[in-house]
Amino acid sequence: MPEGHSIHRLARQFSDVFVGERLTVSSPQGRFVEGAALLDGRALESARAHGKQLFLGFEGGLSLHVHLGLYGAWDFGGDSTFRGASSIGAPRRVGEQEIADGGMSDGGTDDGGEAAYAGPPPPVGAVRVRLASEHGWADLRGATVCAVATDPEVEAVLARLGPDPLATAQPSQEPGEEFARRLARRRTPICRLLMDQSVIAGIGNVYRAELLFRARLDPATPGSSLGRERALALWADAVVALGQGLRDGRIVTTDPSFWSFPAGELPLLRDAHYVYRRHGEPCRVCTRTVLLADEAGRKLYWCPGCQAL
DNA sequence: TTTGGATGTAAAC
DNA sequence: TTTACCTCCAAAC
Repeated sequence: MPEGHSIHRLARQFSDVFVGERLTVSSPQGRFVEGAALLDGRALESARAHGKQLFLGFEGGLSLHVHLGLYGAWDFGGDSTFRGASSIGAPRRVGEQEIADGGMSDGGTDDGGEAAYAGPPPPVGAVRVRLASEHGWADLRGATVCAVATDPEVEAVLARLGPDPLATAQPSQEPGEEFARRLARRRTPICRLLMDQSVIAGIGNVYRAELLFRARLDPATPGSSLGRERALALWADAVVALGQGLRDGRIVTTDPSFWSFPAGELPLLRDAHYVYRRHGEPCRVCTRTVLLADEAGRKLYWCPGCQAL
């Protein structure tokens, strides 16, 4: 699954390419026919993300609310003027980058620049929603939530979410302070609180493990025992880490000094993480064996040497 | 060809 | 705490 950085990339992509355009909305798969009909023919006015939730705001006060869940993804393409043909969402391989190419993608004809755009290609697989503008298209498949929402319904979703490290337009210090307050109230282990979207929105299993390692925090540490300083530091690191993911389209949490690859390039897959999916291997820092445990149904990775209480 | 995960969540027990 | 959702891909038969 796409963690918060992917959803913010999606919001940016929709803003860049589709906001201001009148869209045709359909459901080739057939599971969203009624919702698609409500939105079909309206202009897209906004695209915003909070945590892992995506809201596409159409004229007339209706939004398309999407949560990709574990395996949802959006694919984009269009004619030669379309920017940002790509695939953003559930990666098929660990560490996969979310950009295919920067320009033309197969839109029907392929005999050079003079060919007229024939519209989106026939849908491949189970396309829940297809959005199409004059020059491009976006396909959604596999989402856990795909619904038409009114403004009050959008507000209700936002109201149950904690602060988002990638949210812009928030007062600089306040979101971190809010995160610290939410941690302070709970004796639940920090490894569980980081995955709780009402405590902090946008963290998933990769960032959870990696942020805990970077903070050298024992995953079992109760939220209430972190204290304000460590909570604010954890928030600040989340802002940095997710910010890099937003920029790169890939989760890379290791310091470049750990990359066995020329400077200036993103690291090889195996160099991108400290502990995520590295159980049984030696810790990059202390050489102790990285451990794996089942934590509330999700896999938790940590180093017992670096992350001691 | 079948199986089993995967960067997730909510509903059912 | 477990199951169901729902899609694709890679690894195991």
